[in-house]
Amino acid sequence: MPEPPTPSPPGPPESRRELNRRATHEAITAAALRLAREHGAGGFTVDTLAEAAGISRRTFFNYFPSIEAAVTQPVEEFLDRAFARLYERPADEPIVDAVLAAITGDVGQEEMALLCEVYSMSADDEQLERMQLWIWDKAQQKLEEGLKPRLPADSSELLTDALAGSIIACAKAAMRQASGQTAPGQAADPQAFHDLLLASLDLLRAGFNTNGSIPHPKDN
Amino acid sequence: MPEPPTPSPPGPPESRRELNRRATHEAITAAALRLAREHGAGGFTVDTLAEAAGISRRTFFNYFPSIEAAVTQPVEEFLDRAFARLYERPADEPIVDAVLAAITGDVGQEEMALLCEVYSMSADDEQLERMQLWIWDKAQQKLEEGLKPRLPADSSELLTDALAGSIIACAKAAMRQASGQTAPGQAADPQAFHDLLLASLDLLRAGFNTNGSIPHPKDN
DNA sequence: TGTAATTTTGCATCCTGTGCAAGTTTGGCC
DNA sequence: GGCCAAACTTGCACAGGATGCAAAATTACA
Repeated sequence: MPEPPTPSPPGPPESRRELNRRATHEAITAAALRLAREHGAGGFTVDTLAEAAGISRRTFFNYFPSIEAAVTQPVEEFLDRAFARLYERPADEPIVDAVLAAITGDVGQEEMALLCEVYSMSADDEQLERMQLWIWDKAQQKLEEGLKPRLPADSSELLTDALAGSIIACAKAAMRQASGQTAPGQAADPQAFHDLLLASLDLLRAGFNTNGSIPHPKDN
Repeated sequence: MPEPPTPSPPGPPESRRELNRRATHEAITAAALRLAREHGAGGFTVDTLAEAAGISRRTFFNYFPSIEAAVTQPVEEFLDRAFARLYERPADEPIVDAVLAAITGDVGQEEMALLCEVYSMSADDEQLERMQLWIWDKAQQKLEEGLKPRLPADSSELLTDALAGSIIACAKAAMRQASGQTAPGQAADPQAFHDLLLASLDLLRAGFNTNGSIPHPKDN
């Protein structure tokens, strides 16, 4: 029943099972995205989605625990890839540079647009918003792990935690700005996201100041 | 039917309606907390909770949209108070100091213990975890508003966003450490939380470095 | 005391999410 | 090919979440 997915990336030859699995998986995410665009993330039921994807309601739940999980799937995948890439960066690279490179590594135009779109969808749907917060939080935990080998061995948990959280906060801020700027119709620009992320990480690295301390009202 | 709440703080004399409302509200949160302690946050149904609070299932949903919302109510209230207090701090106080004072302002021993307890409960319950992430995110939005008057007028949204997010990340890190340290039975200490928060905010203010830049693996 | 506003409650209804068992497809082996 | 086992899909059942609605109870106030 399921059509084989269009791009078959290199690697070990996939069995028919893996092929089918990937195909339904993509059918679901595609249908979920389409329906979310049409009716909002909370504007349709699992039955509708299952029918649109050509599977049974029960099968949907074999793949995803909720509609939101299906809609945010691209975000999760992106963040997984991004922070996995951290381990491929040279060990002596400064943390901020490594993170920047890892996150903005291989983001294409369409993926960037998709990420922004899903990000901004959460404005209209609380469930989706919470899901996305959760995904970013999971990413933060991955980042903490990835950061440990790059921090002095005697670093406190507090530092690791606060630093990872701050970096994630910068990434979210950059994503949010990119989403906001994308709304007016112009194509989402990976370069713009890269620049925003770089800018926010620079702010972080400087302790959010340009002249000695976090800006006071009177400081300039 | 509902008992009047124990402490009736000063202010305009409450009508019977307001009194009853407060009473059932507290009855619900108290029952929710008790049940969450006994069975975990996801370990009981709304029917059980409603019965324990002495109300009907339907009435519960007039007060809270979910069990998690009832359990995390103290956290939400705390963060609301905390960031509202930001507006009472002197306008020329450095941001970090103002935030520190606002958050650790009037936290009592019991409240601190409660916050830590709820925080650590989310380890066993995904719904509760997402709820709490959402509450902290709402707090971040409040913080952004409170930050604006304290930042140069020409500050970018990116800066406001990234700074607020980083501060929240520090607060969460401090809360997490406090929760972790509290587990071993010793009473939760507001002072310890204050110190943790101060430490993390100092790290943030210093751009997470002690000697010039975010620490490299070889830097010490 | 009577009337209007507010709250509680039960009921109906739709939807989510999961266990289970029967059916179907795929992989591997003779 | 034919056959068995593993994996996957599907329908069904069921507990529970969440909301609208209208009747009943409570409270406010003139």
